[in-house]
Amino acid sequence: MEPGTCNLEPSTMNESYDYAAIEKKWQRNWAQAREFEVQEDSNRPKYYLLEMLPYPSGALHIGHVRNYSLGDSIARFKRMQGFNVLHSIGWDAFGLPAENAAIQHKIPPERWTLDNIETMKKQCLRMGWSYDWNREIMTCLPEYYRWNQWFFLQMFKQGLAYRRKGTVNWCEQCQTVLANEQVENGLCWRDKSLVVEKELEQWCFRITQYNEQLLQDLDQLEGWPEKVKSMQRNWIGKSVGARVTFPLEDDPGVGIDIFTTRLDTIYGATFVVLAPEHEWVRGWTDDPEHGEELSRFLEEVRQQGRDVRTAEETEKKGVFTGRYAINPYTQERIPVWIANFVLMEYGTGAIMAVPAHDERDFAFAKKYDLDIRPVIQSEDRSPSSDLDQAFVDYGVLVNSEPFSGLSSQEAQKKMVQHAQAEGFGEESVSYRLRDWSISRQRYWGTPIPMVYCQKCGVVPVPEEDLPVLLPQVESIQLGQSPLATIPEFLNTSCPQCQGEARRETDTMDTFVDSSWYFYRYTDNQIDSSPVRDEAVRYWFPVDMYIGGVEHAILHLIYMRFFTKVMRDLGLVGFDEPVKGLFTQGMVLKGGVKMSKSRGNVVSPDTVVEGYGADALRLFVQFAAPADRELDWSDQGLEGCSRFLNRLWRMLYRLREEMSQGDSADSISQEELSKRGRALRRKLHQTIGKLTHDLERFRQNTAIAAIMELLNSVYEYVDQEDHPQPSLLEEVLKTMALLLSPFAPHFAEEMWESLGQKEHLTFAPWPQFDPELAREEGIKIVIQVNGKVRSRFSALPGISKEEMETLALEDEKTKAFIEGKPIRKVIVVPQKLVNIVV
RNA sequence: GCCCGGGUGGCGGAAUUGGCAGACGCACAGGACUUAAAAUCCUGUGAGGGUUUCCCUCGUGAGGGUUCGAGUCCCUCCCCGGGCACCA
Repeated sequence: MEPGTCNLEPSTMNESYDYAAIEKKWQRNWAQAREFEVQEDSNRPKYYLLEMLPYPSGALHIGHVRNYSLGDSIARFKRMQGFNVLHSIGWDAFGLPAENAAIQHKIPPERWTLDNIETMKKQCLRMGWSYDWNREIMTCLPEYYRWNQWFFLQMFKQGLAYRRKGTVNWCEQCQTVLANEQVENGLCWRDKSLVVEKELEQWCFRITQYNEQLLQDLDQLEGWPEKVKSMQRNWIGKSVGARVTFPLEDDPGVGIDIFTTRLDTIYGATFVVLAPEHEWVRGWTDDPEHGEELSRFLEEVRQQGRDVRTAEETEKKGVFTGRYAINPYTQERIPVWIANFVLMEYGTGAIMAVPAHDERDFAFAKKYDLDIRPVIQSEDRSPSSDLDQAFVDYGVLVNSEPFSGLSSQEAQKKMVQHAQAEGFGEESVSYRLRDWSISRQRYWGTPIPMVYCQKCGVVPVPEEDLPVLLPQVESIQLGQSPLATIPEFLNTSCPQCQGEARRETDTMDTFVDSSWYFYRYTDNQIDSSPVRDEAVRYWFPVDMYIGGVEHAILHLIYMRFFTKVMRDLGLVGFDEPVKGLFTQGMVLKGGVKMSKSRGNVVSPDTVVEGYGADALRLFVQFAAPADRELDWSDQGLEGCSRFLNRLWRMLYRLREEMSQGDSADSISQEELSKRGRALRRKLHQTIGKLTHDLERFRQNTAIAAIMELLNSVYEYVDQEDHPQPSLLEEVLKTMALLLSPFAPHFAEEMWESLGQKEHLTFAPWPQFDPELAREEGIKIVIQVNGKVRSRFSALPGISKEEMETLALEDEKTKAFIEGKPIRKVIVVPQKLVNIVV
């Protein structure tokens, strides 16, 4: 049997549209014909369409349905346009909910996960999404996660994976560490519970080594929404400034390094502030005069906790350390303070305070009665501020010999040069981005392939011993690092000395899994390397990636980082993996997010049972622009279902006439009536609109255009005395093609009922003919003083002169220009005449 | 505070480059079919008004501007959503 031609049940048209039977039939046909399976084929242009892989939480929700339906319409459209389309799916299968389920229901996380995947896969099949299921991946399988471990080892070798002891974000609810990206306003991104600080030893990926590239390469991403790029720029948070050393007065050998973006204000620096965690502060607490107060303050700050401390409302507090530093520009002696608003992890953990030109410094100086000295005047030389607020803009320097009179910008350059020449400072760049902490004190994740040996220390597991298998468990206990309780896992021998050793018991952040899964879709079998070179070469870059904007600074930055690491490992030959990105809007119900706790969740299963997958697919794409929020509406869904039924009725009504029609040749323009030509025109306008709309993710207007076309068919059939069967056949066949990206089951059935043998999947997308789409008579609008007063019809190609003459002769128009002098006549060719009186 | 979006009928939303505002769908109303209802088909549906097959006035968050002409461009402001934020 030829592929693409097997029909299990030939179409026998019923009066009513039996979506359940039809959808089932075509899902089976597609599976048997293996239609969506693809191979690399250098003779055909490829298109890699990717959607963010789902977490197998138990069931698909409407958000998934929207995401994957939008993607599927593009995949099917591109296939029909002749592209070799890679469209796969997988499961982000590691993660905490599986462990929570294990704790609650006493089922092994693996079984819970695999069961969920099975359920959700069935749901995917029922939606009719065109995936190549051979390429499916599950990140919890050793075939997959061994490569996470392999990447870890490569990164360890390169110094990109390292162990760090430090303050971490700890989520009590999850009993694990979170990366900075995973903390939102002090709350855990997953369960919104409060994140606390904890001192722990953690494995980190040195993403900061790539901060400049991650920033620069955003400019390559022309197909990404500006919003996402600006979010990433914000997150990376580059600021260019200078590092300057302020020597200590009583210990000139040492100096306090500060970072500033406003070197031009340094003549106004009246004190220096250190972060409470600054390395020198500890040594100063035994100072007889200030030590006690210092210690008390350090304790206070420590108790405040990071997120209280970094909240803007928090009062700025500090204490004097008793020390003085020397401003290297003025040689002036200024006091050294510590304060809660200076953070150790940004810049150098120390600042110069310029109260006259910085709001925080100003407030602080007022509170503790410190000097405020203006050194910047606004450009227009208006008298500088009267000291009730800081002047933070750029301006002209004053009181800054020898730099006085320079603009802020000029001064910054000259002052850096000066510092460099004198050896007390240099240009410096700070980033907000922190390294990615990937250790998770959880069970259901990729084991980190490291071993601790008493003799040899921290030793990597040799590559040939991968994967380090995650041991099977029956259930999980809360409140401990689960792997540490499994002796068979924990105890091992040292790869170097064969002596007694124990394994690392933390697992990897699941964002590691999703950082490179889309490479594995191009070859999920290869077991000698994470990726196969030729496959990556053929399929990459991803042409279009569709997902939610909530991953803008999580997954979407990690994945870019991973690609750069892979490039430097020689695995891939490009900087950026994803050419086009589309972020779809959320699905709401009654204006709020769907959630179990609100009880406003719509189940895709229920909808599919009641209306069919095609109606659901249509609704989620029709009801709102793809990038905006979509408010669920039962009535809107009904409307889409009605449209399919209406189309079906027309097909049924015409089925007899159509089979009599001479389908060999399409009827010529000359043989058609005026109404017939109008219908064909509408058809071609629709083809043009759909082609255009699908390229630009305008599924909503594309579907509206098909609805309009159907309305035109109804109009034609009702009004024409002798409707042309061959024209109707032409229109309906084309309509099946146009509909197939959105409602593929319906379209296939329609196509078959019109006598077609081949499946629609690879049927060529209809050709747009601008000649046929052009209006026969064009309507010219007549305006008087910019207001529409009349219209007349004319033949295309009418000259400007003719238009003007006709407009001025128009009876209705005359009434408006009567007795008034004509000042000007504007003629827009083929469109409008505006008479100004 | 800074940076992105957005504000159009009763509702979701349309509107190449500045050129007929409100496509399409929902909801509503009327009609046809029916014993009746549902379903379906047809018609109407921004607001106000008039001499009511037709016509006028107003109308895209507010105010101003550019233009023959502005939902669209410019300025000022208001509101809603999102991101970043004691980041030096």
